[in-house]
Amino acid sequence: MVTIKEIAKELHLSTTTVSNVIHGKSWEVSPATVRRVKEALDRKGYVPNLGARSLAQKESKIIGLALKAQPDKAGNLIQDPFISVLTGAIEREIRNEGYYMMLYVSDKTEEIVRQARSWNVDGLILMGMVDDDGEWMDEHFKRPAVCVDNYSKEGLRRFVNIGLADEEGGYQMTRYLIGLGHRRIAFLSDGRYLPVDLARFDGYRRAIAEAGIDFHEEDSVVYSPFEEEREQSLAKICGQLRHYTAVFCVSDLYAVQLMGALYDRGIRVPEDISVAGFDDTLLGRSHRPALTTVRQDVEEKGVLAVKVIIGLLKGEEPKERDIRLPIHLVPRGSTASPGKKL
Amino acid sequence: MVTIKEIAKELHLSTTTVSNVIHGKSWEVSPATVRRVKEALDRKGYVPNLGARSLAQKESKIIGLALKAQPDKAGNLIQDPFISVLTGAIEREIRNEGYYMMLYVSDKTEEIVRQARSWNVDGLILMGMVDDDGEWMDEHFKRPAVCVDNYSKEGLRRFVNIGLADEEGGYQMTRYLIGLGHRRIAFLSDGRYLPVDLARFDGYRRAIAEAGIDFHEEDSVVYSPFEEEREQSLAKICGQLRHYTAVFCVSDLYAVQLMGALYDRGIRVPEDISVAGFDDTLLGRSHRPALTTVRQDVEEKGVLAVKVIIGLLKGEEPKERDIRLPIHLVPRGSTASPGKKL
DNA sequence: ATGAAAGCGCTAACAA
DNA sequence: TTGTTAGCGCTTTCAT
Repeated sequence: MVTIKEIAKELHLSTTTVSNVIHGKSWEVSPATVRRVKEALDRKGYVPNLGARSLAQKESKIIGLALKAQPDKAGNLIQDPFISVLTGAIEREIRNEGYYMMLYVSDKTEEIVRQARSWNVDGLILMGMVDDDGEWMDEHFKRPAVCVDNYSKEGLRRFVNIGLADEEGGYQMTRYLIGLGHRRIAFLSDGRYLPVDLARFDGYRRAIAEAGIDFHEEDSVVYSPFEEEREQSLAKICGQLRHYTAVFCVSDLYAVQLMGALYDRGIRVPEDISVAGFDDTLLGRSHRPALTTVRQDVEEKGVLAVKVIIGLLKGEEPKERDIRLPIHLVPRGSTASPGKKL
Repeated sequence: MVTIKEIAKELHLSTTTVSNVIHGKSWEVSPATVRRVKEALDRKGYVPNLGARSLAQKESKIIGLALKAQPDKAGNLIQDPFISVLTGAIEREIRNEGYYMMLYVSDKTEEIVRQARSWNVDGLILMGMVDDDGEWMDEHFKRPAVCVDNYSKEGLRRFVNIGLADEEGGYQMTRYLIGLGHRRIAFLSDGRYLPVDLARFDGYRRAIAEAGIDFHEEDSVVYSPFEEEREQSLAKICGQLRHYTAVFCVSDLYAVQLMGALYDRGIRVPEDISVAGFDDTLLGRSHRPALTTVRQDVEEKGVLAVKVIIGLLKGEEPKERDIRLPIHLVPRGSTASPGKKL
């Protein structure tokens, strides 16, 4: 690999001059020299050594994307369509901004911070952070960071958050179902009580309360999405749902899996029961009947996350510290008035 | 950020000694010193500067994952479930091996090589490479690399390839459909003629030829998966398929989108037409009727890719240069005997 | 068992 | 306009 020094020697110039040309500080260098240097750079196929550069300056041009997995959810996090679309969008934007992206997936906050510091990353985009992580992050990572979908009240406060109007989404969907004539509406989630899910649940609670519908503990049905327990869990849920005319699932993924189970048992959607999801992923759009859901613009979330972190790197103060992207109700075929049941 | 030098100064030691402790060369250092150093490292929260290390040594501990996009397919590549599952698996394995992963997505080979060299990556995992990229890669990237799903005959030869028995998959699925009693079987693909798709097509051709079925150009139907043309394309295809009792789609994604279109037109699967896919993604498993497909173990592909590249980095010679993982036929509800049509 | 010193490739302050 | 030099944090060779 050819270095600046070699180029300089060949041209009988100093490394400074070569470096200046590389960095386009052409006013410091005579046009003739610029041309000569550029030619040599090109001919020799010079490629900067970014490790060295990041050592010499105090920035690395790396932005880390850290996906904090839940310890239980051991598997392949990125296969979640939400995560993968977000990752793709973030990667693209980071590249467009002239930065490099390093991807970490870990269930240990310390690990994440450690690697980020090791590579001297300029900034960090964080997903899946929860309360306890906040303080550790705050103390040990002193550079800009933005969170995605963070609800923690504690330490993470220092970081800008890019979130979603989750509560509002839960509320609107539930209102929509009520508008359709449903009174017995179940809420399906896994047992992990992630803040995002809780917010959606809150919206659901608000809507039914507003409609004068009583909430009973058993209206919240819990689903075990993990391979081993999935089938059994679905069987149980299909039973529980006999008392309901609609079910609002915390994610499209769960909604689609539920619809599969209902189909397999001859329970018709939406005739026997209406099913609604959240996120608007390909999964729900591809299913038939297509899934009624709450749409969020994941691409936009990614774009915004990068935009904010780049802003922070440039020293701009963010206008908002807790950004909430809007949601949109998307009615499709999986929901209908309960009347049809007869 | 605390450095080795600072630790050394505090302990009245040389940087050499501290470095030796960090690298576990305890035989060079007295037990007492080892203890003192470790304590200080810990107390100060020392984190190595990997940029500096990679400058001093000739390795970076970074493995690049480069996804070469097709110039047409501008969008978010990683949202393809195949890509995202693979990415996730690769990331996990790279991390487990004590390496770091840098992700590039680009439609320009030069870009990819440039960045890889800039960061001094120890090795590269390449996806989506095609013939023309081979030579450029070969000339300009002199380190170990492995390709995933590469079929090019030219330059990329130097690199180990992790592929799939695509032809065999196409063959087995088609045989299966023939076994069910189908004689009029269409093959659906997009117009891009990727090598992987062509191999699957070859398998299809082999199977029908073997069964004495004539192939006509129009049996190969082409689908435009891009947003703008999708609906129109599906409408046309649904018409074309009237003459067939089965359709074998080159991917689960396309199969599921097709099934949606068929459903919307009241054409029943599998009663009116059998539909088969390839890949076995969540999409096909979640659909109803569930999609009959050719399963490939994407996780395994990722694991293997990392295993091979790590082997190469250790100087091992790979036993095989063109590894082909096996496929498995997964019959599900979307296919049936054509008799049912009556 | 420990240390001094050079050098990896680059940038930047300062001189000329 | 160009060059000299020091230094970023770390590893490594060679002394001691």
